[in-house]
Amino acid sequence: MKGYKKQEEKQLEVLRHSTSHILAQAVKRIFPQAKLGVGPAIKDGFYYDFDIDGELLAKNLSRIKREMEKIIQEDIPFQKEELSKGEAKRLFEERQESYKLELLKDIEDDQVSVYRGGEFVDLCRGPHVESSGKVKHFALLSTAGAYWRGKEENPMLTRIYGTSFFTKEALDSYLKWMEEAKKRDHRRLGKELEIFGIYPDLGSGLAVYHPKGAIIREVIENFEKKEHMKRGYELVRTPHISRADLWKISGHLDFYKENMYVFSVNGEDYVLKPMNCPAHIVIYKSKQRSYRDLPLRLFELGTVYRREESGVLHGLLRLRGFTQDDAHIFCMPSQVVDEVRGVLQFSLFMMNTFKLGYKINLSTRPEKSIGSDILWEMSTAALREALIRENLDFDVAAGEGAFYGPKIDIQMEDALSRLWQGPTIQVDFNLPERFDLTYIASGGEKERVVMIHRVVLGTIDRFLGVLIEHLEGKFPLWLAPLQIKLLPITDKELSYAKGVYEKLIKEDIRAELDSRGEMLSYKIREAQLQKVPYMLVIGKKEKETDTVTIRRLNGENIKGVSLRELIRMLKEEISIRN
RNA sequence: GCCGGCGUAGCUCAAAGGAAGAGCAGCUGAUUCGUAAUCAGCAGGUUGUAGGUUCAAUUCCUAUCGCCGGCUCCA
Repeated sequence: MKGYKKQEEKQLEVLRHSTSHILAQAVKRIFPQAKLGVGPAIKDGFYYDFDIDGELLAKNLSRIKREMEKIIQEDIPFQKEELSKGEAKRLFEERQESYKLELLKDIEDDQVSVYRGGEFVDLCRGPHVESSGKVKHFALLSTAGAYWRGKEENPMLTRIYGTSFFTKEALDSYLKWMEEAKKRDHRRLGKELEIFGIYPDLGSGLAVYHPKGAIIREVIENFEKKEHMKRGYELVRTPHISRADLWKISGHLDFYKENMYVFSVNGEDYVLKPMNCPAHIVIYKSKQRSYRDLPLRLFELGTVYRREESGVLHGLLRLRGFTQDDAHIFCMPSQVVDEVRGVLQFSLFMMNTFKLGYKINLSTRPEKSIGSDILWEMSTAALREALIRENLDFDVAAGEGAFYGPKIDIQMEDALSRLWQGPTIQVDFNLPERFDLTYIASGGEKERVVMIHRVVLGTIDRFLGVLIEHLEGKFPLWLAPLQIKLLPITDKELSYAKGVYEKLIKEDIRAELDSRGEMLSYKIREAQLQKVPYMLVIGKKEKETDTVTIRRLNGENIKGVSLRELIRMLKEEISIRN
């Protein structure tokens, strides 16, 4: 079954790659001056990069699409040709495809392949579908600027994104899915549901939480604090600014400066913290530590600020100021495996609590890194062992570790199928060195402590953004900012409804009474749009029988519920966090 | 930061070189109506900001700020 699926994915990739060639052919027909970049198949489609005025391409997308349809009509076969590198070089020189020549330079084989389709030739490993006529159901989606080979110092090309499927149904359902994803956009829902806002007057990349959002955060943060304390973490608090000297020792002023807000007061330099570790280290260093104190787990909901490039900001998912659920575990080398296992269990507990999927990566030593081989090997082995002992599937991301140590990344998948950094666990032998962090071992000698950096939700802000998209704004009862809305049908039930409301409030249920003189259906519509998990319909019948009618978001009704039963139900649902 | 697009009322959007418009939200009043929009009235804008072209600019030009799509998937 798995093999079959892979096979189908491969075929789709071939189709999409072929579609990208047809796109390139169409663009060359219309704009012969355009130079070809690259045009691979990607996760949900394909793209092709062109060196041409971006405006020109963007304005002619429908014309390009029509030309593509023509090429498909012509049913031009894709013909593979094997050439020597020299021959290929001559071919692309003749065609003045300078980018292709650059690619050619980097190919080590002497033999390369090109695909020809009528007048169009492209350097390509293939494979392709037999002919352009096999491509039927495609769409051009957007244009974008993209640096040649993704590097800022290179010229910017214009990229056209598109997708292609074997059937019309598949294409339609993909386009529908894109629409659906747009509806879940946390920025849109955040505004509609009055959860958060990002306002130019305040600064870009800086979020404010409106009352509803502040409640959600409060619930998540309290939950997190309790879960940390259960697991032997100690809560700390550290200031937002600190002396620059601290960041000099940590190395951040050398390695991370362009992302930091640094300022000077009376000739003394200060840093707005981009991370919490140095401050936690100061706490560790405040007294002599014994092996008996270890592991020491310091936890803080630490708000940090990083100067991100303006173009990468994206709602709550990418901010300049955000709060991490950050902890640093100071331990002996022999404790690393167990500590990492503990963090893994904790992280997955969190993912399960919020019903999110995840993928685990073990990131190993990058090219640019510091520290001895032995330390790298030991810590990578420790992470690996922890993963294996926890019986977890993981991929190895070679060379993706931090410059000071290997890490485990757990990625959460959101509604748009984007993977976002969630929990991370990093072993660090650099900072203990730089700050000379030691403990007194059982034999009385000073030993170097090991530090583990870890976050379990990552950043609360981003996590909330992902959660909004994941849930489509329909928060489960325990998280819902407004848990229940009381809807009296007429004024005659108002005082009865008020009594119910007051009892709910007394039980710490987040309730609101809609006492306006509107029709029931209007009140229901509004509560639906606000995605309030429970509504109480209170009319003549309810008043007479001293009950309420519950209406759930999905339209389901439960009639004749006593107040006591209602409170029991709500409390039960809140406590199991369902 | 870079490429492209977009900035009109709180929100969603229309118009357009010659008096800026609608729906929803808001406010006032009426309605008391049992499961996703009751009716009427009122108010709401230096068209992001600053320059320029023009008899005339919200529309055209320049700059600036902000937002959106992308810039890792390397034949």
